[in-house]
Amino acid sequence: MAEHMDKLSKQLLNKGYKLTPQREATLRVLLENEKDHLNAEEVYMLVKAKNPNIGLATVYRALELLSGLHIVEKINFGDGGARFDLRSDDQPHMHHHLICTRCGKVEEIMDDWLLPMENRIEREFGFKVTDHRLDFHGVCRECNAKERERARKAVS
Amino acid sequence: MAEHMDKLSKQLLNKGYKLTPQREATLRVLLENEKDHLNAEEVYMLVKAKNPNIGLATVYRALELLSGLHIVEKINFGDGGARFDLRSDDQPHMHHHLICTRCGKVEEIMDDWLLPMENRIEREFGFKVTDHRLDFHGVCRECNAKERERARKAVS
DNA sequence: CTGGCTGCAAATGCTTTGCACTGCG
DNA sequence: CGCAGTGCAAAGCATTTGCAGCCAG
Repeated sequence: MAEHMDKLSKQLLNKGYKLTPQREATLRVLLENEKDHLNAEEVYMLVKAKNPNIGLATVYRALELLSGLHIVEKINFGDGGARFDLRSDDQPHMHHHLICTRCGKVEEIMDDWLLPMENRIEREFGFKVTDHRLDFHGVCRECNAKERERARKAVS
Repeated sequence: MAEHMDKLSKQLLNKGYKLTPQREATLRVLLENEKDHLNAEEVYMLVKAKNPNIGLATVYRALELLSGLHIVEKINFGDGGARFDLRSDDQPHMHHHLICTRCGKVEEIMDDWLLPMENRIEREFGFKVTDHRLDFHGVCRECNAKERERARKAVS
């Protein structure tokens, strides 16, 4: 984790940006909540808890900066309000999401299924893919179970 | 096209909504610009051209209604501002997009590659997929060509 | 002292809401 | 009448921008 933080800092520095306490705090929050798909407001709250003087605009600016450097990815599920994910560099692309339309939970799944598709797109359309984004909407295991439960009761 | 309009109207009526002139005009605009990924403002402009008294809010309300009925799909590329696509019912799911990061052009490509993946997700995660969304970001054929051209000149 | 970075407040831009009005059943 | 649907203006919300101040090099 600490090493991860180190590596991220260096990425910033290499591009000529300073690692300010605010940016470090923002990165740290993203790192500590890697699985949570935080939105800007949530990142702000968490950063503010450690660093009460920070302004919301600064968090936005940090997130935009990091997103431009492809250190975090900015995602947009249907709700207004973007969400931010740390982007681990052992994944060449974004990871994919299972979004439950019942309970709103977002699960992550892994990559690599799409590489053949990317090759095909390049061949057929002359389109050189640099990134992709794949989301599935549906009903998660838990909500499925609840649904079946409800159906069972309705019968009895 | 006219039959298509008919079918869409019936979908509205069947759900208990009226086919008002405003809603019809909105549908017609979407139908006539099926390939264009219009945003709300653009739909509004086009509807207003035929129907000058309509209000922006009404267009938003129509689009939201149609989107709720899955007659149109509301998509969100990275730019602020949702875009709207008519959803043809011979495609069970959304179609996919090739988004050029150079010129912003959006191409559509067809579906059906993902069905095996959906099956796998249901087996492995217990997640019943009802819909998916797949976008590729990259550089389109034209921008690729321009880029190569530029590189060639730089050498000479 | 210079330029990057910050906080604050104001501005922006898309979208939604409140409300009074209208027309159809 | 009752109620869905409408237009207009105002509100709402996430995000961006302007600007003065600050700090490291």
